[in-house]
Amino acid sequence: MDYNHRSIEQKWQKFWADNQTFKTSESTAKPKYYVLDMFPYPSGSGLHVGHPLGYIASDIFSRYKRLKGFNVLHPMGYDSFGLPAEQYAIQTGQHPAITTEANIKRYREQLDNIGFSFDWSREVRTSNPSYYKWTQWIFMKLFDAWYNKETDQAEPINTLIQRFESTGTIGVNAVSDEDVAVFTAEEWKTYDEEDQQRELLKYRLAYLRESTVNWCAALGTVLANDEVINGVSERGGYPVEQKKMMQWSMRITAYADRLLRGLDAVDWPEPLVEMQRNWIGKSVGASVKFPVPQLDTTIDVFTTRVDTIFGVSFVVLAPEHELVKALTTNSQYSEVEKYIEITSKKSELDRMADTKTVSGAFTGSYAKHPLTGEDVPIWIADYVLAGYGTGAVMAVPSGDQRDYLFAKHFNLPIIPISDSQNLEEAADPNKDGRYINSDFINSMTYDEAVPALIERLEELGLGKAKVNFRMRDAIFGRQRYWGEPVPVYFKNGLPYLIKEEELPLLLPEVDKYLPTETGEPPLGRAEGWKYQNEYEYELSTMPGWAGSSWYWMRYMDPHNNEAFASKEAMDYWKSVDLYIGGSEHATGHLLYSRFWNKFLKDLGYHNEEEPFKKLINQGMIQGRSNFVYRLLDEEGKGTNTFVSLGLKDQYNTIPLHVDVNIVHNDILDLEKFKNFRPDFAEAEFILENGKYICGTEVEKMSKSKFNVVNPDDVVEKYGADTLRLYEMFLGPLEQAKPWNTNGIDGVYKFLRKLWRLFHDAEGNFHVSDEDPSKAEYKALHKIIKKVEEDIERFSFNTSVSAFMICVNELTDLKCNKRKVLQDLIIVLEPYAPHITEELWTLLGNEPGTISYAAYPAFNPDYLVESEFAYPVSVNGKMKMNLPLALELDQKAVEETVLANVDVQRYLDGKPVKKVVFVKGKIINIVV
RNA sequence: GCUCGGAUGGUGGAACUGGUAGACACGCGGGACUUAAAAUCCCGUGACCCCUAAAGGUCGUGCGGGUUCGAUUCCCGCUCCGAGUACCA
Repeated sequence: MDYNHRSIEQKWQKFWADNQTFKTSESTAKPKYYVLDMFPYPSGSGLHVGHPLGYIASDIFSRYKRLKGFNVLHPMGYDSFGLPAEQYAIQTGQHPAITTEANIKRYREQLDNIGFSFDWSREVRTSNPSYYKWTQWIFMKLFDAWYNKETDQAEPINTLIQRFESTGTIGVNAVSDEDVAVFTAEEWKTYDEEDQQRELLKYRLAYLRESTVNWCAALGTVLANDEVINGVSERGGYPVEQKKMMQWSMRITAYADRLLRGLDAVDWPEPLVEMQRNWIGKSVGASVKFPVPQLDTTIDVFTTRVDTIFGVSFVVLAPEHELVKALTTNSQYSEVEKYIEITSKKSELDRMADTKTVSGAFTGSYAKHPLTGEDVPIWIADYVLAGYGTGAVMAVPSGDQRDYLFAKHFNLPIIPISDSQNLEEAADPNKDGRYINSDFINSMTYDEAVPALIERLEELGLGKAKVNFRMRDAIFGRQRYWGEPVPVYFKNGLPYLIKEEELPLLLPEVDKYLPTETGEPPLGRAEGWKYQNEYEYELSTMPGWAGSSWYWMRYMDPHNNEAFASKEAMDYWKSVDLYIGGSEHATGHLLYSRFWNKFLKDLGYHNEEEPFKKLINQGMIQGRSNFVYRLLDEEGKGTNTFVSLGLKDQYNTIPLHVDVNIVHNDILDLEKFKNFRPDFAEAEFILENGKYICGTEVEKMSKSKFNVVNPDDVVEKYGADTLRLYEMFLGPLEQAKPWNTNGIDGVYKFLRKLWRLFHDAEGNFHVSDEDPSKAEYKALHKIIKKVEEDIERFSFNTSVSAFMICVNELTDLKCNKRKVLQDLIIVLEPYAPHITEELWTLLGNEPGTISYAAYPAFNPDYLVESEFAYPVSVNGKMKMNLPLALELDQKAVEETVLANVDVQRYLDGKPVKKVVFVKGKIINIVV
């Protein structure tokens, strides 16, 4: 019997499930290794062929690590709260839990088909109350915590209250809202309960505050910054506007510096690290105050170029800046008013698109230059963003291009400040020269000027060195149903936590999944849903990223009811050693997870500063669409005749997407095509060489383009082992690539060849107990060495090629030796677990034990070259085979070379100038 | 605009610290087996020249330079493609 992937794979998948072969425990002397996949959101359309790419890679690595003697944690679960199930619920009325459950079932079947070695006993689902109980619990800890800048870590809020009670705000160095009060201990004690709570809210790491949020009307909810891409929502692409609302936020900015520093300690792809750095956006500079005597206040600006301060010729405020109203003089009132109105009408998108037009308005007021005391005009302009820094800038036209254009447009002075500046056409921000027109820093260099200026500004109390971050606090509430309820109730408008023992706060039933008539979130519809039948619960739910920001810790101890994970489990598994997933989570999930991880560490729940030590981004698998070309008649209407790709230019045709599943190697299956759509039943074809060749294009994989390939279909036709090998064979893991099955036959052929090598014509398993020959050992040890090297550097595609070479060599040698097969099975098992498991038991081994076999040791002796001849170039160009022993000195080489007839053809009797040795071999001869 | 990737045959891709470029696979061409097909196996396959016998030669990793005995690999300058980000002061 030939290689029958269906029966083999079903048999072993059932065996692994029945015997819990991959169940992991902590009680072992083996070293641990934690391999994690980004868990999927179970969508209604199931897995397509792109999804398993990363899972296959992680599974190969997990199986390899097990063979190498590690106790491997390799779990899987579902990020099962999310928008699509809720949108579906709105349309159909079906509870999202039911939809989600059905989708998970389908996902599980599809995953099982591929033969992953997940420990399913540790499965988590973020929408399970037993899971979100702990998401809510972590929220409570965040609510009950503040960030102490002295110790550079989060602490329970009690320690802050104690300090307020003993010394007030004196000496408290905390991350907080800007508008915190300054008080003594006595004053604190005179505050009533509500005032105290109101004040504490400004310090809590999970806090409620009126803030400007990204409001997406179409989705009926607010979105975090990372969920807004180019001014539209990441999901659905709906417009997003800025709106002021009372909102839950997470004080992630408290961790900005630690999140930045931690990036040096992780082994992540450089582009991803770069994305997080940019997102955090640390700028080192100074804050400078420009006094405004008539209002008895100052305009605070942030600058990274305090050295250019003597080049300031005006100050610009964002149109939304709070001082704009007060600063506008009567004569400028209408102009400013008009400008504000125009800019406020511009959407985020317009404002981003239109960066060339210079616009602004003069307020009519002047500020004092902090060092020269001169009057500096105050303008407003929309190129200054209210949300970054202080919403005001000092404008230096000679050093900043935007200021330069603004100055040119409005005829404001451009003051050169350095002897190296060239200001004829543009601003010149170089730091190379020495300063001019700059008072006491004249003739200084950049490095001398900055400290001198900071010192002077500090003396005057008008400025100081400052670090600014681009990252904002993360909006945490969503006006949605299908998410974790926030475990908070309101008393006199102030938020209070429910008691820990009242967790989980279950998601209540509602009649519809839409906002209430009064515009409240869907939870407002839940009847009688009140804390102690009296107090209103928080009606928004947590965002999608809440449940995914700690799930890797739950896998360590998934059934614990006393803690999110026991200390023992966390001490054992520590952090994730290898994390594989897409780069689209760079500024979302991966940042939030690091934040929560650091927070939980601060409170002493575990000891790991970073959650994911090594991370690999698998590339996206794109769709590869196929096209047929429909012949058009004279009126330009589609006929029922289709022209093959090579001939289409001779006719008038239009391309049509055709289902990739009825095309093989770009050749259309004509019968299946006739069944593809009813109107194609009578289709006729203009063929080339008797075949219909389809056109192709790489596009996103989507239903509408008929280019979605379901892994189940591939498994059915070729088997899971072929799918696994082929997805790896397709190219480097990290590279984006289109899915095509053009080469899958080659991989399938390899498995059949392997199978046949150890089966006779009747299909009986047959091995020889003879000792392998030198050549057979060489073939075997080449693959042992190669696969180990490849897996360690995540180069899975080259391993697949190496396996093919190995089996070809063994086939040529007619090698069916037991000793060869035994080791080959172990090396191949991570890639093709089913066929290897079958052969393993045919060899007489206990089923399900390959994972616990020892990885075969590579023996370099088998790879020693026996031939003496090896290629040598002359003058780096010509090549010849030089039969030489190793370790000759130059003179001996020269003599040997001169005596060699083969060499003489090239050398033409010329003397040897130089001989280049590499690793004891002659590589090149210079004459 | 800025940041980071990438460019190798008809195709996907190999070449790990500079050392026989094109491994492996697909596709294509030819052949064997077969009544035939499928399956399987064998040979050829970067371009060009010469030969049409063994063999041999020239060019060739996006473009132009450089370093080196030797460059797909390192350096400088460009072109094109992809990703991220975007008035961040």
